[in-house]
Amino acid sequence: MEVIGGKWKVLILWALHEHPCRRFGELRRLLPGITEKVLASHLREMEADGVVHRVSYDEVPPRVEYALTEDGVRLNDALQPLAAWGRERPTARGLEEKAG
Amino acid sequence: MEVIGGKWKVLILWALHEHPCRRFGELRRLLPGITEKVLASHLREMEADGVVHRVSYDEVPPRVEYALTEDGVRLNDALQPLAAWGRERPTARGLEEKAG
DNA sequence: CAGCATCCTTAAGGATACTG
DNA sequence: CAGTATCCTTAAGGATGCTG
Repeated sequence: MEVIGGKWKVLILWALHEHPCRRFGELRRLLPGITEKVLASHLREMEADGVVHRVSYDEVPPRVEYALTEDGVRLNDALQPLAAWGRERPTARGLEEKAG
Repeated sequence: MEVIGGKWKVLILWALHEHPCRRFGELRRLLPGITEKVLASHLREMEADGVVHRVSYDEVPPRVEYALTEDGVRLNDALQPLAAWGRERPTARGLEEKAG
């Protein structure tokens, strides 16, 4: 739970799974509403947790790419049943209000 | 994620799965460190989310029993792959510090 | 472009006391 | 026994601005 505890962690995981080697700016655009700070800190935590692999190219302009590690891919897989559970539910409580 | 978002939600789910028809006091004892307020509010949210079923017996002394709904059981099942993932990991970051 | 520093808001969770 | 009420702490997340 700690590993996926952040507000955006599973979304990052998902985005990275859909397309490996995402760049920071791309990820930002993929996650409407996230701030650089939050994206950066989540990415760092996920790297420390061993689910995200970070590759920094020593160029100008700077380029950094992120991808899931094998463990990250496994985590994503392990999350699928949960995602399926959420998808098939008739949306209880006030959750749909936020979804719009 | 909203449904399992609370700090103790999955633990409650787990306790309820191990033994249906738990009582409030039992749950409290099963979850060392939880306060009445948090247990009560989590239970209420989980009831609103349709994963927990609450039965109140009109007796003296008061008796209330909690159990998982079918959807709650399915949620617990959907969480198993995630639990397995967490179990097989070599405990990255500082997670073991909290576990003691 | 990729990120860090700083400040601020807010809501989850905790402590304690009280009630039918 | 099974909660409710109130107050408080803390840390996640957000806004904004700056840097190599």
